[in-house]
Order: sequence, then structure tokens, then C-alpha cells
Amino acid sequence: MSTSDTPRIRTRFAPSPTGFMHVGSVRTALFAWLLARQNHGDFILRLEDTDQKREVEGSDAHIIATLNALGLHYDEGPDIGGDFGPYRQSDRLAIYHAWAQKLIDAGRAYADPYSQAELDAFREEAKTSKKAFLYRDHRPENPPAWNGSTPLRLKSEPKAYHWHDEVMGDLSTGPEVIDDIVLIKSDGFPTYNFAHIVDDAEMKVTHIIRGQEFISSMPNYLNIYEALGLERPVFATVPHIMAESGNKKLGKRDGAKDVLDYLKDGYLPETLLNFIASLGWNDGTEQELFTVDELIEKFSLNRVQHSGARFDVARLEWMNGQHIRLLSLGDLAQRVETFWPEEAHTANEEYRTHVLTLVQDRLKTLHDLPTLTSYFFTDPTPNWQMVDDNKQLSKLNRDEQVSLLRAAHSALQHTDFDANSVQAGLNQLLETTGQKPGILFSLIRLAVSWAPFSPALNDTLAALGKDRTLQRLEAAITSA
RNA sequence: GGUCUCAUCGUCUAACGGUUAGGACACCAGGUUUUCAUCCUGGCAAUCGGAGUUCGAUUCUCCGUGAGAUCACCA
Repeated sequence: MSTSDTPRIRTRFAPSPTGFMHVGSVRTALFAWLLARQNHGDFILRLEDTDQKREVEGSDAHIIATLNALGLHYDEGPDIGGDFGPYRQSDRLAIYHAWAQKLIDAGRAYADPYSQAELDAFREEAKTSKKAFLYRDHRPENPPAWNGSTPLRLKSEPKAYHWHDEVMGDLSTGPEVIDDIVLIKSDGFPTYNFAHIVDDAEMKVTHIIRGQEFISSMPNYLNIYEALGLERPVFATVPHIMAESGNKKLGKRDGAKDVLDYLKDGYLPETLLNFIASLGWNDGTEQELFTVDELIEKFSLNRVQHSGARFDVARLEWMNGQHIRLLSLGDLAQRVETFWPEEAHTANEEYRTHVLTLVQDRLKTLHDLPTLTSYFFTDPTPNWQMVDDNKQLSKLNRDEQVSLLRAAHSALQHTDFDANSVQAGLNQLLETTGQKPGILFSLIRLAVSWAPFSPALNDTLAALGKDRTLQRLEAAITSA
């Protein structure tokens, strides 16, 4: 790479289409995306579909949908093209074979002559003699010419390595980890180990960001870079996210959740990005909440944690509430469109928006909307158990409770129904009944909503309006 | 087992070698919103162990211990 001008930063996210994206995969995508955006570079999506057996139908579309839903838009990719395509490895087989041929010509790759059984025997032998298995210990003297029907292996050059990782710092290993790894499989597809190096070079990727599981293969990759005569890109290895319980890395088998499901559950994309970034990264200040723009501005690889972080939903929930509160009413209104309870769809827009203002501070996820608002749209079923379960209210007997509701009913009949007037009416009712607000207001609140929580009482009644409020009180009284 | 990596409150984390080791989530207790959620205040709670370097180690070195990753014709 020329040193006179720094190359444009290009990062990539290179998933294999074997399922959905969990928070771990989103994080590597996010970090790569942040780095590209921060430097006004390019972010590339490349599908690594070289293992036909593991491929899951439709997961490429699912991955793309997830990236788009999160706003992690890429500049080049299988569905949108770009100058360095194709962006699907199965469409690039000729490219890998051309690069492989270079290695063969240079005497740095050879056909693997062994059968699976023979290989297994070598491994077994190594195991019983308690030695690490190395294929190169069995490297054939005169391998046959490669005809594509057997694996093609790298003729490695064992040596100690030493490299820099933007996240982990300086890393090193001895020659004992270098081996003759497979470059092209007997089905003609390249291995990840070979394909990603070729692709990153062809696509001019400058920064490789990936999970910790690749750290132990790094020396072998370095060996390939050298065999191919390629410059090393910048490496950044991010630690794993661990499952909520246990210390294992988060994986699909351990109940890792599809990130798209978090969106369906009413978590905001910006919450997810903020949360996932903060799992292993912070800007060194005490700031916890970041907008996407702030993440782009402040993110840096060298402040990424070296150790794995555990996923904590409670914190995610809290953060989502915070982000919901930061939304403008108009923005929130748009985002909750699909979350309203069924009955809300017949209500007029103005009323719905008003209800939304009342509950914005109470939402933890958009999915909470129905339980928080359904009584604004449809008459609730009285449930006196809720009254009996209330510490304060249970001190009164049913007759006393009902007579308080009657008093409320008659008092509110003569009140205007804006929030202030309702408040004044309620205050007066406190005096005439001689009740404590904790009792009187709790009772009225339940009688009109039959919901576990609701906005301030006067706001709630004013929003419901006089007719509906009185009618609910009547319904409560008759059902007692 | 070999190799590599990591290690601060329960969790996410901050701390030029010098701080009463800070913040956030969760939890607990008060308060405001004349109930609930939100919000505010306060509380609980951590440097894995042992040597060494240093006037002084969370921080540097070494040894343990623990944890994770990887040793595929998977990525």
C-alpha cells in the first residue's frame, strides 16, 4: 500500500447465511460500520456461503433485513452491487481458483492425497502419543497434481508470529501453531480461511473486525498473506458477548435471540445500537446514552474492552425507556404505529396522539403500549380483586368504596373536563369526603381504568372525557 | 492436553503509578408526581491469590488460580 496518501477506509461485515443475527454478530457489524462512517469510508456486506451444508434458506434476506432495520446500511453488497463484486462467495469461485493457482505455481500449495480414514488415523495417533496433531508432519513427499477432486492445502512456512491488533494490542505465537490448512475443499469451494483473505484483498478492505474465535487462526492467516504476497490489513478482534447465564460465548444454541425479534418486541434500533456498543466499549466519560451520531463520532477501537461482556436485559430495558423519552412526539407516533391495541385503530388520530403524550414517560418498550393504553379505547372489565389487593383500599369495606365512587360521580357531573378543572373538582372532593388522596384517587383510578398503572389521574379523566368517565364510574358501582 | 487470550461492585464499566477506587443497571430505603410507572435523594456492593519493582501498585514484572477461545474439507 502506498504511504503517500492514506487509503480510504473500507470495512466489511461478512456473515455466513446460516441463520439469524444475534447481538454478537450485530456488534461486529456495528463496529465495522461505525469505523467506516466515522472515517467517511465504505462499509461492505459480503455473504460467505461456502458451506453448502450449513446454509439456511432465506437467511441472507433475513440478515439484510436486520441490517436495514438497524440502520446499518452498507455501500456495497450482494443486493445492491458495487465496484468489487460479486459479493456472494459462491459467485466468486473462479477468483479463488485463480489465486490458488498462483500458490500452486509458486510451490506453496499442493493436493492432499490422504483419505478421510488416513487423516483420522494420523489424528488418533497424535492423540494417543499426547502430541498436537499437525498435518504438515505428514506432508507428502511427492503430492499428485491437483485436479480439483481433493482438498488443496497450503504448504506452510512455520515460524513465530507477532502482530498488532487494534483492540487486543500486540499478540504473538510460536511456529507450532502453523499448519498446512485447507484452501480449497474437495467440492471446489474455498474454505473461509482462504476465501476471506482473497476477498478482502480484492475488495480492498483496510480493516478486518471480527470475533475472538479467529485469534487463534491469525498466525495461519499471516502465513497465507505472505504466501500470496499481500499486505496485512489492520486487524481488530472484539471479545465475545456471553450468554446471560453461564460463561459461555453467546451462541444460537444457548438461546441467543434474533435481533430482529428485539425490534418486534418494541426495542428501538438506536437502543439496540447504543446497548450493543456499550457492551465492551465506552468513551471514557460517564456518558451512558449515546445517539447513533454520537457513536459514530466517539467510537474508537482502542477503547474496546479486552474481555467478554455479559448481556443484561434489565439494562437494555432501562436504556430503551430512556431512548423512548428522547423521541419527539411525532417520531414516537410513527414508531408505535404497529403497536397500538386493536381498538385504537378506530379512534381518531388526535385522541391517539394525546394518549401517547400521557404514556411516553412510562413506556419501557413499544410493546407496553396496549397494556398501558387499552382502557383509553375500550371499556375495561371491572376487576374488584385489584381493589382488594391494594393495601390502602382494602382498609375500606365494599360499601364505603362504592359510596366514595358515588360521591365522585356526582361531583364530576358538574365539572368541566379539562385537566385543570378535573384536578380542582378532585381536590374539592377530597375535602367533602374527608378522604386521603391515596385512597380516593386510587379508587377512582381503578374504577375508570382497571389497569395496574396509568398517567396522572386528572390527565387520565380529562382524556377519557366526561361521558366516558361517568359511565365507567357507573359501571364500577353496579358491578360491585 | 497443546497454543492463545482475558481477569475492578451481582451485571456493564471508569480511574498519566498517588482517588475516601468513580458512574450506570439491578436491588433496598426515603421523597415528588397528592396511588402505580417515570423522576429526585440516599444506601448496599468490587480491584482473583502470592511474590517482586517502587517512597507508593487496580495500574508494571513473574508465578499461581480461574475463565474463555481454538486445535475441521465450519465460518
